[in-house]
Amino acid sequence: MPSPLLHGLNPEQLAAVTLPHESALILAGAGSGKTRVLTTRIAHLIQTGQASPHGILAVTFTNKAAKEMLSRISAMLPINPRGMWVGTFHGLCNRLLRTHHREAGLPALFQILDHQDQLSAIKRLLKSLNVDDEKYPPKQVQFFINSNKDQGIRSAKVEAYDDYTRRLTEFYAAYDAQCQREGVVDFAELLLRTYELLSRNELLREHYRSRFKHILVDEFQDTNRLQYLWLKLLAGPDAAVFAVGDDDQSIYAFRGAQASNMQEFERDFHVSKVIKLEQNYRSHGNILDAANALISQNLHRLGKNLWTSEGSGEPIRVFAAYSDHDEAAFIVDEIKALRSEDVVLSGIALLYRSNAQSRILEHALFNAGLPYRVYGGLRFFERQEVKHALAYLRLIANSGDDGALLRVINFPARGIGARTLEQLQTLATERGHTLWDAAASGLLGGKSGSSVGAFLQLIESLRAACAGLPLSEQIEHVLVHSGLIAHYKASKTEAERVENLEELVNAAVGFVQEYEAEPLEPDQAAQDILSVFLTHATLEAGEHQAAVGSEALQLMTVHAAKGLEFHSVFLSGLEEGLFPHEQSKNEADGVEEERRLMYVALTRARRRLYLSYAQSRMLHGQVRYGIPSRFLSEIPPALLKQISGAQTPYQTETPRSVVRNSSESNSPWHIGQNVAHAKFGQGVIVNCEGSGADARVQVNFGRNGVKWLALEYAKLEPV
DNA sequence: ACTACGAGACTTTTT
DNA sequence: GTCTCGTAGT
Repeated sequence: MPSPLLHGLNPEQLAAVTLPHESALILAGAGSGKTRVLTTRIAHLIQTGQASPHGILAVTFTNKAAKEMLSRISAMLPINPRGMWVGTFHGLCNRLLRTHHREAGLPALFQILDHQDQLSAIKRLLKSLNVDDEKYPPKQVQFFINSNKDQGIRSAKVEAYDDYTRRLTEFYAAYDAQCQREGVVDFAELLLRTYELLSRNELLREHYRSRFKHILVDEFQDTNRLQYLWLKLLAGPDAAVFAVGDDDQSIYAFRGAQASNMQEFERDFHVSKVIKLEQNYRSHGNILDAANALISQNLHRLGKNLWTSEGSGEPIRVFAAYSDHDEAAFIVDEIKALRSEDVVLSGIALLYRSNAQSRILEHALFNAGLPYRVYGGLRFFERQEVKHALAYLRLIANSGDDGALLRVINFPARGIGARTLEQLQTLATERGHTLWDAAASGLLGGKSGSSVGAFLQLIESLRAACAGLPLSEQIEHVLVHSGLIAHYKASKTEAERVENLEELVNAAVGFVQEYEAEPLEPDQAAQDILSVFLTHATLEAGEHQAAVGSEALQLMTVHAAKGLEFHSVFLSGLEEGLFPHEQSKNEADGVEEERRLMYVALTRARRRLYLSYAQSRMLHGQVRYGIPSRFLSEIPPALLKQISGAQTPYQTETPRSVVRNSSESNSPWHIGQNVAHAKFGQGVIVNCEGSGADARVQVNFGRNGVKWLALEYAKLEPV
């Protein structure tokens, strides 16, 4: 009796969903219904009584994917999915470590370092060791530490055959000691700690092994060595691991992902058959043929060919531009044409290899008055003002957090200078104390001693005042009494930061609502809300990926586009050196990874695909002349349609004409004038002050708020 | 303690 | 071209 759950699945999907209790590898091509298979499998296991929600563990890489999975499952089944563990590797490890912090050797309120925090911790460490950071750049030390952790290698196990590596290994050991002293863990540490906890502690390991008989892994090709070991450890002998991935879409090798884990998985988990999902429900035939042809150039593939039951559709359009400006102008024109064919703007994506390429596109779109959204850049919880606020909160939660202390001990300025900090550092290092303890020891005499003392008192009083308050009021209190808000309010140029701090309070309100709406498992319930919020801020700093909704063009890197689809895709900058990127050519398998990236880009398009390149391009402040990307020649010419040549420059609306417009009349700026700004969009001038180089205008940007802008810098355009 | 200027970098990025 | 970082100068 087929269940309605299984309705509409193709034979391969059905086979995957209904596989018996054994480990399986699902090779899921782009657009082949991967998420559907994964979620239907879970629902099916529960519905048929093969598993209870309690026995299911589903692992993803992003919070977005985890949320998506949960919401799809709850849509399929009338059960509360909360017994299931669905989350990211990091989120799940965090949960385990919070529950078993004692066994893991961590304080209850351990804090998590993001990438930035980690780097500043390393800089601080190197400074305290008097290391020449010319010889040992902090970023390189960070890379060394992380790549070892990602392979599950502790400093004691690093094989160092030369002095340089030996030195790096010393830093690795010292860094771990510093983190331990301060009660903080970095991202890789979350995983490594959990791994070590479970391998060391048989009782816990058996507990979780007997609980999770069904482990499902999304984007398996993106797992690194440690994540693979982690899965192997957690999966007991009678667990079934359902691994879904696509080796052709492995584009994160540069951060440790090993698609070879798929082959290893086949062996280690005795996978009897690999199921391939090759029917594509997204793109027309020509696009898939192009993608197949391209990716077939890669050696070492598991092998897979996408097909569709739809027609071949339109040819892929190729445009050879004279210059980068031309390329942008061409794209703008085509977008206008698409719009007149009723293609919605949000269904059009402009993809590029590197972020720097967005600027010229933005400029052209802006001048053409086309709304667009750029993905990437700083996320909310990464902004400096937000980080400052969080640092106060972290100090309240854990006074041993030296990184947090250093961030705010003199921000806003309270007369604690470099001199004082140096003394404090020395004192702490001598005694093996945290900075807080060193400061509290009273051994710092004189004026610096008293100003440091005042800071400690401030934190103590914040901590006391916050005890028992609702989270958002705690944050408000801290913002006011730390002087942060006042500091930013006093500044003319940083009004936006005040808004972000206010937004932080709102975020807390929203967070608490969600948190309280969701009934908790006992292992989580006891936690302090502040600590949970701080963890949330680090583990979910917000995604870079597109959110549907706003009626605007979507601009992003190819990496950020993974997993998404669009009616029309423009892929620009297809030049040797840009795509494939110059630096990839020196790396082992670098070009193959670039080709997979190209494959990902092609398979984002449903109906129409544009590929373009420019003969000349401004790069690093110089004009460069490039040749077309090799990837273009790897697509069968029969699938391509060349649009115009590059002999004559494409007609462009040069920015100069716009500038001239505004300077022709004597005072183009007046109250009531409609203007547009690159970041804030369209607005209207509501106030003016000053003249010449000091002239400022106040502009109401509607949803983006009211801002004061210096005319000299803001590059406003009249509308 | 804050600002200003110059040097140098500069793929991709989630947690 | 543009951003970040570090140092020197006020």
